[in-house]
Amino acid sequence: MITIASHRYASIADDLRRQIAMDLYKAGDQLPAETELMSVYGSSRPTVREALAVLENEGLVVRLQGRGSFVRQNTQMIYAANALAATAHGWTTGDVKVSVHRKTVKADDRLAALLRVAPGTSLSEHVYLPQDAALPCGLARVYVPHAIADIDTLVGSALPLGDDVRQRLAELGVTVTKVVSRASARLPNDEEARTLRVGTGTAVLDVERMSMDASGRVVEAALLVLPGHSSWAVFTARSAHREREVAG
Amino acid sequence: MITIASHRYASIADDLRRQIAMDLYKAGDQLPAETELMSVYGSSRPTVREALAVLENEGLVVRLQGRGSFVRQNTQMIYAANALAATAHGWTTGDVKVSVHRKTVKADDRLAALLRVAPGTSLSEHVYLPQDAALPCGLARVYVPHAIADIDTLVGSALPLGDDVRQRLAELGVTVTKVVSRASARLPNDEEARTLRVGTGTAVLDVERMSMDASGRVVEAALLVLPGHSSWAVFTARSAHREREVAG
DNA sequence: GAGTGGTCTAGACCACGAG
DNA sequence: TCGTGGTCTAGACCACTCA
Repeated sequence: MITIASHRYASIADDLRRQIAMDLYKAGDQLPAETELMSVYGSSRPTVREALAVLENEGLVVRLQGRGSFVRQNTQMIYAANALAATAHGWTTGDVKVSVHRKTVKADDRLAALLRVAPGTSLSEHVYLPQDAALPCGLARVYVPHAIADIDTLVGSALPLGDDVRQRLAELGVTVTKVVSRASARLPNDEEARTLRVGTGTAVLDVERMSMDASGRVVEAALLVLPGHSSWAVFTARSAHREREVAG
Repeated sequence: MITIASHRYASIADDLRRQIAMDLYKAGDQLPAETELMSVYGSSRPTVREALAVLENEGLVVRLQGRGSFVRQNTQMIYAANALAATAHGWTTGDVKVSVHRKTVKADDRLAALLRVAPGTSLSEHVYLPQDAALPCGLARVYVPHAIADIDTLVGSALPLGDDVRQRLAELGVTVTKVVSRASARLPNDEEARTLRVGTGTAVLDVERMSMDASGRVVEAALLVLPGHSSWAVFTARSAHREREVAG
């Protein structure tokens, strides 16, 4: 993790990182204000801010407008798997609080492609937001066409990334037999950055998920946004000996 | 995609994005220099640079030191799947040129955990680098313990993300039956940014892969780094009806 | 050498949160 | 009201690329 700091901001980041690692600043502690760091390191504010941005991207620091910069409470990884039992991997679902908002929306182009329906089709949308200010957290939007089922709100059993919707589907007799997930990396938009409490320059993991039943219909789709510094999306594949189909 | 530009840099980015979308600047064209954009938009250089950074993160623009900013040639998505036949998904492997470098390394802590071997264990490392300056590209490092097999270099049949190593393993009688992949999002280090030809503020997809045989041994592991704006990692899961194990 | 992007300085004003 | 981080300005010097 030790790198040669060829830039001013990198050496400041290295020094702050070292101090955090040595517990000079503990989890939850407030770091000195940017103006103070300017005088401490003899650098200008953009340089100090760039150093803090590095630490924020690593998940070591949270910056809150009007309040200050703080050492991050919890650097634990969270998991989202594409298995049907997504949350079984490493989450303790009991103590993760999310809020669920349900409404009916019309499919835009992206959702239409994902769900393989015509644009404008009626969908039920469940939005899962981190409720507790404590980390870790993720943002989930889960869609089910009205033609498949009419999912009611499930506040009591809400799971952090919306897996209760698929549980409810199973109870309604809709069986998911195949799940295709796509993961990519990008920067969050302003709304996502606010919701996830990360900076706009922090990488997030963007996951699109499609759940299909035996007939090939897409019965559920989800858009997940997870903070990159505290999230791994875990996938498991078991093989049917298909290696040779890409040979020479 | 149209957003209300509440910030100066965002409105500049919106305007440039619109011009690119209207083909006023075509793929490969050089954008005006930052100093010229300053006078065009009446903004300072940091603001103009922030606008260009937004477009770079979207994969619309490439910035090259000493040369200029250019409209990106190819915005096509590339795919990396955790299926054994990873490249069968969407790549035309024939026209993607990579260079392969092979050497023997000792397992560091990260590799030791990934391969489930003791730190210091001898591994063969294959590094796959984008050879052609054309996009898209990815960075792959593939590891096989010497105790599993002695993989030779396979320049002729090199696949962009190192899947030829697993093909070679199969030919040597080592059969992969299970693949576990972890994907996360982060910013690249300086070396990765250079290799992938992306800015240091551009999100990259970080994939760790473990391949196991029937006995549970990890026979291969890979570290992949893909530019977020042009990469989706695709995963498929077929279900065995395990939904209820996470029910409240 | 000319032109480009990469980094840095030294300020300014604004938006937000808390007392 | 005050301190905080968020944004922006107007410069400066350096590293790199190419003619």
